[in-house]
Formats: sequence, structure tokens, C-alpha cells
Amino acid sequence: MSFLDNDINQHFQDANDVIQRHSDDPYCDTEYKYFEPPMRSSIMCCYPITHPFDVPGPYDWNEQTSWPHVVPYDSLGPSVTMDYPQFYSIAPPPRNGKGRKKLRLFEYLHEALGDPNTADSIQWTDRGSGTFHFISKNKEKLAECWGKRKGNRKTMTYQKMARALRNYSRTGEIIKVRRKLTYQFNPSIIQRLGGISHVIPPAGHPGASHPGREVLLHQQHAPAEQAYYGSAAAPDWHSWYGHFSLQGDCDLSTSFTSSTVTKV
DNA sequence: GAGGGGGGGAATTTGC
DNA sequence: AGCAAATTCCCCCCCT
Repeated sequence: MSFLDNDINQHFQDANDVIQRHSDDPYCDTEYKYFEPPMRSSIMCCYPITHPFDVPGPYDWNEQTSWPHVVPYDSLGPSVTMDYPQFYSIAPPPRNGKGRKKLRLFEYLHEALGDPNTADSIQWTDRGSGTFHFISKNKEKLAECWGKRKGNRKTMTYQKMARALRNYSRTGEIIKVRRKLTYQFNPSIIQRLGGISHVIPPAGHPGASHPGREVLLHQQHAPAEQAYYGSAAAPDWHSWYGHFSLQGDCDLSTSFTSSTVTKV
């Protein structure tokens, strides 16, 4: 168990505790829906998985050619234009909540991704790989909503929210995908938040135990889709990370070869 | 050149 | 009080 995993485990143990305590709260409560963590069942209902191994995951550590293609950015449904005014009617959060951990941004984003009401602001690009993107038109609304939920003094903007997201690159909780407004969750984050990413780096896998390495994935056909780390030290779960790309721009099975990965 | 998106340094604020 | 996380401000770069 890596240092990162221990830390994340602690966070999610706490989150689960809270979820258990509030399991009677209706997730569909529009006024306070973002005050409380979503019910586990609510999250899971978004991911109709009956068995974790029924669904091929993108993070098969041994079979690099087995990853499914992902949803093309351009093929996103018409939901991006849907209007859900209730989503933004969110009151400030209660201060000094006792026995409750601070809501993390990635938790909020994951929550938003599981809520159809936020589909006009944030959507899964590929749920299986934990990749999501913001809708340019409404990303500021989501950011504003996040700021309100946190009770910030000033209005949250996408730029500021993105700054926080970039900080996640250092911890590896979320990394930036080299595509506009697109980010990717660490699979362990997805799994613990109730997602479908079921593949966990094996105990002996470098991604589970050696933080600090950096990787730059050079993909032959679609450099614009590269996932990459910046200069900051990032955890080395780059195997799952580097494996990701987007259908239509890059063929995973052909692009990810030993010769295409450069360790910086 | 303008605008949007992205990256990051640094200081500050906030909550645990 | 100390720390982690997030916020805020700022500047810069790249791309279209």
C-alpha cells in the first residue's frame, strides 16, 4: 500500500462514514443536494454494473490492447444543451459542520458527473477511464456552484477551479488530459467514489508504490490527446494514465507501445 | 492581435 | 498551532 493510497483510503473512509450517516437523505433534494454527500446507491445507480468484471476496464495492466475505446468528444449527446436551472440554486454550506470532513473538489466533480442536472456543465468523456470534461459554455456555472457550495467569499471561476484541479496533478488524484477542458480521475479515486473503474494497480505495480516519476506519452496519431504530467512531481500511476486516449483521434492498441512512452 | 485554455508561483484563507 | 487543501491573484505560454 502506497503512501498515496493510504491517504486516499483515509479520505474515503471518512466520506463513507458520512454517507452512511446520511443514507436517508434524498439525493434529489434540489435545494440541499450539494450539501450532503450523495447516497451510495445514488452514485451506483449511475453505473449499472452488476459485477465489476462484467465490464472491460481501460486499465488492464497486462493486456494493453484490451482497453475499450472511449466516447468521442464530439459524440456527446444533446444533453449539453439542456437547461437545468435548479442545479444552480444552491445555498451556501453550513459552516463549522461537526464530524464532517471538508468536501473535496474532486468529490464534488464526481458528484456532479453522476447528476444529470449538471450535464450541461460537466460530462463523462469516458466513464470507464474516469475521464471527464467541462462544457465550455457552462463551465463557469459549475465553478460558481462549487464556490457557493464551499461558501467562498468571492465568486468561484473556472480559472480558479482549474487551478485547484492542477494542484491535483501533484497528488495524482486528477490529472489533466491533453484535450480542452478534459481531466481524468485516478482510477482508485473513481473506484472509491463508486465508479466503475475496477482495475486497481497490483500491489507490485509501480503505479501503486513509486510516486514522483514523470511521464510524457507520445502518441503517434494524436499528440493533442496526450495525457501528460507537468513538471511537478506526480504519482506514478502513469500506466493507467498513459494508456488513455480518445477514440477517433488515436488508436490505443497501436499507439501505446514501449517506443511511444518517454519517461522524463 | 484577440480570446480561450492551460500552467504554475506565491500568498492568503479556511477547516480539521 | 500546524498542516493540508483550497482560494486568489498574477503572469506567462500556446493555439486557433
